[in-house]
Amino acid sequence: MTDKRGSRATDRTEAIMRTTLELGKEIGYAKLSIEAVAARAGVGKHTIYRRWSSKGALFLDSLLSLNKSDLDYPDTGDIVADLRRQIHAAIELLDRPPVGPLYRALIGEALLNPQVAAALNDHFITPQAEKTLARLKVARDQGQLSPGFDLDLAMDILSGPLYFRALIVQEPLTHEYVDRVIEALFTGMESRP
Amino acid sequence: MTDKRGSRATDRTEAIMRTTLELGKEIGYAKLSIEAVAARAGVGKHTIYRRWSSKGALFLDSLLSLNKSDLDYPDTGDIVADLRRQIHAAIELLDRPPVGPLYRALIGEALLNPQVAAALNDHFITPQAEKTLARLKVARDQGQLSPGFDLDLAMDILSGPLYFRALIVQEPLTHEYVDRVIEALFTGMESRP
Amino acid sequence: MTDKRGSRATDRTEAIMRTTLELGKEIGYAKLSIEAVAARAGVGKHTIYRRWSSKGALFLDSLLSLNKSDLDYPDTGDIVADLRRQIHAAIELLDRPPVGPLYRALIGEALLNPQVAAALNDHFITPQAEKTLARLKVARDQGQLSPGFDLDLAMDILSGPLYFRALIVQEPLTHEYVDRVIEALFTGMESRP
Amino acid sequence: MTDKRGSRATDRTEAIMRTTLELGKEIGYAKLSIEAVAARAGVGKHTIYRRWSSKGALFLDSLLSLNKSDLDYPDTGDIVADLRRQIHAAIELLDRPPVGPLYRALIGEALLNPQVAAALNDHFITPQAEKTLARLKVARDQGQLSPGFDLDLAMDILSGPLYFRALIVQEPLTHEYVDRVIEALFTGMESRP
DNA sequence: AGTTAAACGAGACGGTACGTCGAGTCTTTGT
DNA sequence: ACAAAGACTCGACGTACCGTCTCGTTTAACT
Repeated sequence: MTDKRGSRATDRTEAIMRTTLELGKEIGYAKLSIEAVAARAGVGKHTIYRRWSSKGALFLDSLLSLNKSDLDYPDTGDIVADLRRQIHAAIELLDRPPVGPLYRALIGEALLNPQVAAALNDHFITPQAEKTLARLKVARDQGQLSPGFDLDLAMDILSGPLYFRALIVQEPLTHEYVDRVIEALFTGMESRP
Repeated sequence: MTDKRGSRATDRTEAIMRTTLELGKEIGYAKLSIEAVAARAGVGKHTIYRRWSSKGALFLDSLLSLNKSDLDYPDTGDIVADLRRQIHAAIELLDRPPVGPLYRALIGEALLNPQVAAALNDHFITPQAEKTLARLKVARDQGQLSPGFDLDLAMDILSGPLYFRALIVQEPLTHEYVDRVIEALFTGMESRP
Repeated sequence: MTDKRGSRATDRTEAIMRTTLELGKEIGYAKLSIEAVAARAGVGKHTIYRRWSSKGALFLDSLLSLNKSDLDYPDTGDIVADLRRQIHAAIELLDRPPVGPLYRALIGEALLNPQVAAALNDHFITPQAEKTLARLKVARDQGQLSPGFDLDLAMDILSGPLYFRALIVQEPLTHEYVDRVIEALFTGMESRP
Repeated sequence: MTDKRGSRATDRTEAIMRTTLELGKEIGYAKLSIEAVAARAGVGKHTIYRRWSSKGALFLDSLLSLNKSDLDYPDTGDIVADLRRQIHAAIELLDRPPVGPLYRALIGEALLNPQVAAALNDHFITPQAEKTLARLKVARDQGQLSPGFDLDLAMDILSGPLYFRALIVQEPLTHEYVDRVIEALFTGMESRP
């Protein structure tokens, strides 16, 4: 009746991903080894390799399994308020322990392994970007943004500085900082060129 | 007169860094091994470990040895023109082969190894940022920017989107894109909040 | 039927020991390295370390694997003849190439490594000594030796001078010399104290 | 007047040998390294290599520097008594700490390194053997031993069992055991062949 | 006394091997 | 049939010494 093979497989898959995150939190991604995950999960290494092609792929899946799309956009009709709400939620999830350090490491892995980069983009970055773009497009269509508003660039200006501070400068992101970015985007920098 | 010991040591140091970059270009940072660098450079492993504490540290120094600060700011009196010139030069150097892939990998390593992150910040990111800030400050003092202009945020908005596209979305940076970012910073996004 | 795991493991074990002896004969024990044995045998170093704790232990086992107990005692009823036969066989095996130099080196290793010494005693020296003692005891019980005959000392007088010449003075052992030792033991030195 | 160069050189030489023995006692010969001796003695490695060609050679000299020929034979006219006295002294020196373990290790090294073996023979084994032979010869000439007494064999029977027990069986030598060997040599084994 | 040459400490250097670890593959056994 | 268990080859890790080789710096012998 029930697909026992499937359910058993699912069990292992989840157990492995759970262990991966557990170990990742304990010792960090850099020191994580498939060997150790297998041992801790009580699973043969084969069983891991059968499902994932590399440590990065396993790690990506493990991390994504956490984020059951908590980062969806609300639509209250107020684009600024909606963006604020979503981005505040995003930094809360992605820049704070326990996920923060792991997400940082995942991006590090992606920069060293193109396959992980592609998968990360396909399964997380692009979908999220598209949600943002879609919300912005709605706002533009509703006249909250001018017709010539550059959605892609806006998206990058919303994300870029945050990633830059989180990954490159490595300072914790604050809600105040997010607000400054959003304000700059919508009300300008008071420049006088 | 000359410090012969020093010059000998310098020889090795440079030979090792040269070999590191060479091998890095050939096989990529991820597959690089200290063993291979030592062999190719005709040098004992100890001689490498004596100078650098990890593969990342060696790689960082090797890459920085290339950038004989070509990224200094001009000061023509026109802040926008000067920023354009510098940022165009920067993406030309840092986002194109041969340095581009290596720089990406270096940041990847930094995300996995806090020591490398700290060194990268100290020796490259922060000094570069400070040059940008200094140039912006001059412009503000000269009245080219309004007194309330947020220099730090401007810096992040200039860098963030570029890093975001280069590292996360992994699309090649174009001069046209740089110009759009600069324009958005100084003339606004035409938003209508 | 057959223990397949065992047979595979046995294959490697024997291949490693064979290679060890081969290399030992070529370059000598002192220059032997586990690295070289592994490479020559087409085996990972781990596979050697899994089985033996040190170069000495590997070497001991390798050498003992040769001696398919050819050194058993005959019992013709004539104790002198039997000892002669066995000891002549022993020096032929242990003091001549190819085993001679390796056996000498093994004892050298045993003198530097107590674990090897213990293993050598347990697996070779003591068993051989006990065979000799047993044969002597039979002879004494049969009245071929006087009741007060000191078996242990006899054992040492049979072995000691041979080891002394072989290891310390480092002269090749001859059958004539063996006969002089045996004769001295049984018929005395013609001393006149 | 005094050879000052010589005296300085002698100082170093002695300091190095002293340190060698000191370290040898602490960590054992097997773990001894020229590097460590140099460091401990506050001496450059060159200064050691200038004097000795190998660790074994250094160790041999260091050990021999201790034995300012305390093992000379007395000649009281009683060959048995004189042998006893000398051999008892020998085992006391060579089989007991602190020299015992080092002497054992030296012989181990000699078995692995022919140059050390040759030097050990030339500088210690052979001279000692000749003293024994000389003393025995005097006894034979004086008629204390029969004219056909085999001096070389006697020498081996006096030494062999002791070395055998000390090196191979690795049991501590006792004076009682020495006496049994001497008695066996001179009064026979009470065999009845 | 000043010069010169050897010996020296210090330690960098190219090597070789160590013993360990993990990757990814392959085999055996159990269920 | 599939999975745990783990043995296997391979490659690299970071360390320790080897014996050689500069480097200045004593030191003492000979101008």
